[in-house]
Amino acid sequence: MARVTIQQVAAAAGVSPSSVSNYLNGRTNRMVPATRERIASAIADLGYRPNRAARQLRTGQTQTIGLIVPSVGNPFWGAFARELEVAALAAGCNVLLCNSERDPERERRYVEELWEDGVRGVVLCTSLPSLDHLADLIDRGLRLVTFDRPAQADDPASVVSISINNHVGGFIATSHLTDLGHKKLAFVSGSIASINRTGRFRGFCTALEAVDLDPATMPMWTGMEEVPFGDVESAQVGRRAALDLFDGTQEPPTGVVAINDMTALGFCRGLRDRGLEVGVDVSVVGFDDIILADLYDPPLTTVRQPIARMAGLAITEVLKDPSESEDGRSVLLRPELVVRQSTSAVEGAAATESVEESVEGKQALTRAEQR
Amino acid sequence: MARVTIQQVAAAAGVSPSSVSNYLNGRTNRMVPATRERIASAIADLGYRPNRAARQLRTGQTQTIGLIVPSVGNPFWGAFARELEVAALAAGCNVLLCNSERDPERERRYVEELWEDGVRGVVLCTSLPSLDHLADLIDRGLRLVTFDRPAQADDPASVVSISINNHVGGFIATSHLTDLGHKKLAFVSGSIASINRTGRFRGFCTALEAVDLDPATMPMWTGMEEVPFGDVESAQVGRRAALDLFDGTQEPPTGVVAINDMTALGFCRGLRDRGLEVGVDVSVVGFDDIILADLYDPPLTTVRQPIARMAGLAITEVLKDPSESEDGRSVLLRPELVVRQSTSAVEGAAATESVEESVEGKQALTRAEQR
DNA sequence: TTGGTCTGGTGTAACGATGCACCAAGGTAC
DNA sequence: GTACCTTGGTGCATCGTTACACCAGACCAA
Repeated sequence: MARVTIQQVAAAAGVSPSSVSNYLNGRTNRMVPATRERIASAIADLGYRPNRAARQLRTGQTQTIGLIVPSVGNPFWGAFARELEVAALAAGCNVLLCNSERDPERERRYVEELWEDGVRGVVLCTSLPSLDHLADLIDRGLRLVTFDRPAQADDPASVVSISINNHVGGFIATSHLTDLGHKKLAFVSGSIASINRTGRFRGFCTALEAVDLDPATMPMWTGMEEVPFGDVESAQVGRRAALDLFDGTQEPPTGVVAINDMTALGFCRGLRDRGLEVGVDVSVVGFDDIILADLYDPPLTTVRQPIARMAGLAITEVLKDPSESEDGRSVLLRPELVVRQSTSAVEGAAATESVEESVEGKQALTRAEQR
Repeated sequence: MARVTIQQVAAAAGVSPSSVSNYLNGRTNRMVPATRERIASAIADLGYRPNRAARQLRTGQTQTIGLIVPSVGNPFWGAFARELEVAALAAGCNVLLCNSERDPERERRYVEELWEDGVRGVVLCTSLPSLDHLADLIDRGLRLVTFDRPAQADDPASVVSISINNHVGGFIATSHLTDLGHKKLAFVSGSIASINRTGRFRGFCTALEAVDLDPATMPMWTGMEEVPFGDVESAQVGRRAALDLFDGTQEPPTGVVAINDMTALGFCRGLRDRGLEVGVDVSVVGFDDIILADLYDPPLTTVRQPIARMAGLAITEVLKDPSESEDGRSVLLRPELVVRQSTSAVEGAAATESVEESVEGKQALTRAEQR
């Protein structure tokens, strides 16, 4: 109960509180080794732990990092939150968790509150095209790292973004299907009013064009605009898409690229409702590689995001002194295709050269990488 | 940037900082309405927000609640974390997220750190049979609510536990299978050195005995002791169990109760590896009702935990003044069976009376409820 | 000797909110 | 008129840490 204060440590070590403070904050260069020793052992003996509140009151800084995700209920965000906590812990920080539910208003409120609480920085997982609603806070010095949202042209200069290259991701997912001989492909997502969705969709188109297919002729599904966001709902989006695309009124796709694994799994569920077999009747590629992708029946082919690495990057960037950080730094990682059993060659198709290996494909991919 | 302080508000309202403080802390009874008004509008005009650090330094209290889960990477804990955050938000609190990875040492370190940071209380999701490693902190006044861990006889008096009745849960899961005519049942879990596991297993046994089956004659699986904990691994546990139970060396079960949904899904994956069909060749019941249970192919029959309600309870308990809270309060909620398609009647079995409806079953269930 | 520089420290005023102890003014009882 | 409440509100020390400004003493060069 009785807290040990810096004064008690100072008394025990026979120095002034200032010296203990200097020691604690690494200003140890102007200090004779013997003094350093005495302070160190006094701290150990008394079991002293600095009082965070006092420290924060003085410095205006915490060791807390704010994390805003759409919803930790979504396994992808849950996994990311865990990785971020691991990385933060290694850097001596804590993570304050906030679920935005993809509501820009909540997002704004949370960021504001975190800022007022003096967090070191905020890792914001959002897919809103604009950061205007946060512009004033960023101006006032908020350290913001966005995740899963590539930098946009008009983003404030100090914002760092960490993301996979969605264009490339969409491309390799789609090329995998065209390699397997699929010619009728659909891209399934709820709304494409988000950054990563547009990127992935562009990759989808690029891949089709690389094998002379016209995106415009592909089966389209643009339903459920009434539920533009929401994560738990993304599975419902997939399911609904499957039911609609296979309702017999149009020529259905043989291959599908889903915006994320939850949507892909929902889509698989919808296929099953229609009596179709995933990986046999229809090939499905997901996105994210959540833990359940591998567990599913059949295991889901998907595009993996290297979340552990991305979480580590997010932490180092968020803790970086603004002065030593190049402005507008945008990290774009290359995603990786994980082939499992939800995709297979279209019946009777000759094995084709991998698009990714072909000349046109390589050119298209290179162009995608550069965006 | 420039923070508005209580002094500025006081100046604007023409009162002393003390009065503003009194206003802020509800000591409004000794204050003439006009004064109250002036303070209120000064706060609004200046956009004043109290400084948390200063307040905490003075009072030693935060509005932060610590949440320790095994791992938010597990969809069940992710979903719970989200619900808890919703409930905390409604109570004006924030949630600090910690992943214990089921390591008692980390658990201890986190609780200690949270306590030192002055959190209002800690919601600890653990399944350790003992809280000894936290005893001294609890003695010193830590407000602790455990989740998913029914109260134990020798728990410190001030600890509140919120959990489902695992015995009942195990019972209804198992009875569902015996109702369907299954007579060879297995209980699958990694290690049973955790509280909820023993409870669920007891329910499994009670249900078997209620229909005159002997738990001792059931196919057993007790492998992977080397991985006693870990959440991502629980799927691996299930998968391994399926591979082992169906390796041809013993008479395999026709129905399985898994310790949780992740294990159940892993088990389904293992069945598939063995060429068996879930819900046809083998019936599987999970536990938790994570979002993926409904998405799986086939959708998983499972025992639902009412996490939203439990999260709400956890928050009210954790914020309750220790003086007005009965000691040792233990909330035991009744779980609910959700029947989907991973379970079906055993071939050729006559429809039997539901055990739960039978006299013996009712008696057994009543006994289970009372523990 | 004087002045200057370096080394190894220390004194002290904040940071912003809190809440106890106190007080002035007005009312009331006898 | 005095003693005593009550009402409405204020003064001020305090929480624990920080970091700037300062200082004493040693050392050295001219």
